[in-house]
Amino acid sequence: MARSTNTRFAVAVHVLTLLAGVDDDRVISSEELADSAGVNPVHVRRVLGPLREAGLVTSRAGARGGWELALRPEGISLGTVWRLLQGDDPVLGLHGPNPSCATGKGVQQALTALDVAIADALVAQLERFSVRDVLDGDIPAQFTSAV
Amino acid sequence: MARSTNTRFAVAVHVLTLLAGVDDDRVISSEELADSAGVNPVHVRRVLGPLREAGLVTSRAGARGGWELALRPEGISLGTVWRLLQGDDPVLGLHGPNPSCATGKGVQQALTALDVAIADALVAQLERFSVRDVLDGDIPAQFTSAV
DNA sequence: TGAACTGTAATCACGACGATTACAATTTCG
DNA sequence: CGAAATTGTAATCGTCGTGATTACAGTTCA
Repeated sequence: MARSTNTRFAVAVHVLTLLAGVDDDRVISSEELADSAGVNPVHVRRVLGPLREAGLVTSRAGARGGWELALRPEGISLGTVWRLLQGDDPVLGLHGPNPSCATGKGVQQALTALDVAIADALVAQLERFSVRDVLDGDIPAQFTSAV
Repeated sequence: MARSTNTRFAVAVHVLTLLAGVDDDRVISSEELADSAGVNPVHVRRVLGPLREAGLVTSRAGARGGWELALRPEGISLGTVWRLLQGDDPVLGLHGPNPSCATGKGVQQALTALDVAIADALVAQLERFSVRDVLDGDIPAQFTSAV
C-alpha cells in the first residue's frame, strides 16, 4: 500500500463541515469535534491552527469556549484548505539528489516540474468544491475530471 | 512536512530514463541502475517488477543479465508508470470511518469521491509526458496546468 | 564448473504521524 | 474571588510505511 498524504486534510474537512452545520452563534469544543471525527482533541487544535491564522475559523479559550466558522461555508473552498495544510510539500516523492550523473540531473528537474504541475492540478480539482458542497452532499461519486 | 508519496515512481522514472539512453541491445544490471539512482539494487528490482509484468521492460537472469526497455521511450507514458506503481491507492488520506455520525458519513463519501477525481487529474497530468520527454529534457519547468 | 545475474523472503533502522500526557494561560460562572 | 472549562503548546510514545541490508535459491553465460 502506497503511502498516502496525511489525514489532516480529511480531518479539516470533517470538522469544518460539522461547524458549518450548527447555528451561527454556537461554538463547539475541540473535544466534541474530535469525538465526531474520531481523532484526538489536540490533533484537532493542531489542524485548525493554520485555518484560524488564515481567518477561516475563530477560537475562544475558557469556559464555553470552542470553535466556529469565520466565513460562510460556501466561502471556504477545499483548495484553500488543502493549500493551508499541505503548503508547498511535494506530492510526488523525489528521491535524493544524484549530482554525479548527468541523466540524474535531468530526471530530478523533470520530476520537480511534474510535481508542480500535479500539485496545481490537484488544487484545481479541490477548488471546484466548498465546505457547503460537502455539507449538502453535492460532490458526485463519479464525475469526469478534465482529462 | 507532510508525507509525500513514496519514491518508487521517482526511482522508476530515473531508471527508465537511463535504460532509454543506452543502445538497444545493451542490458544494464540492477546494481548499475541502483548506483545511478542512489538506491539499493533490491529496491530497483522491486520497482521494476510491476513494470516487467506490464511489458514495459524485460529482464534476463544470469551472467551478462540485466534490464532493457521492451517499448520505445515515447511509448511509455508517465501516467502508465504511475498507475502500475500506485495502483488504486488513495492520494488523499482518509481517516477512519465514523459510522455513528450522519455528517461523518457524508464527509467520508465526499472525500472518497474527491480522491477519485484527484487521482484522475494526477494521472492525466502525467499522461502528457513520456520517458522520451524526460530523456530529452522536454518537461518545462513551468507550464500552465488545466486550471 | 564458476562467476554474474535475477527473484524473493526476512530482518532492520529511520522517520512521519497521530495519540497521549502535562501544564500554563484564558474565560465564564457561581 | 475561585473553581471549572477550554484553548495553546511542548514533550513523549507507539505504530506503521519505506527502503536498506542480508541471505539464498534459481538461471545463464563463458
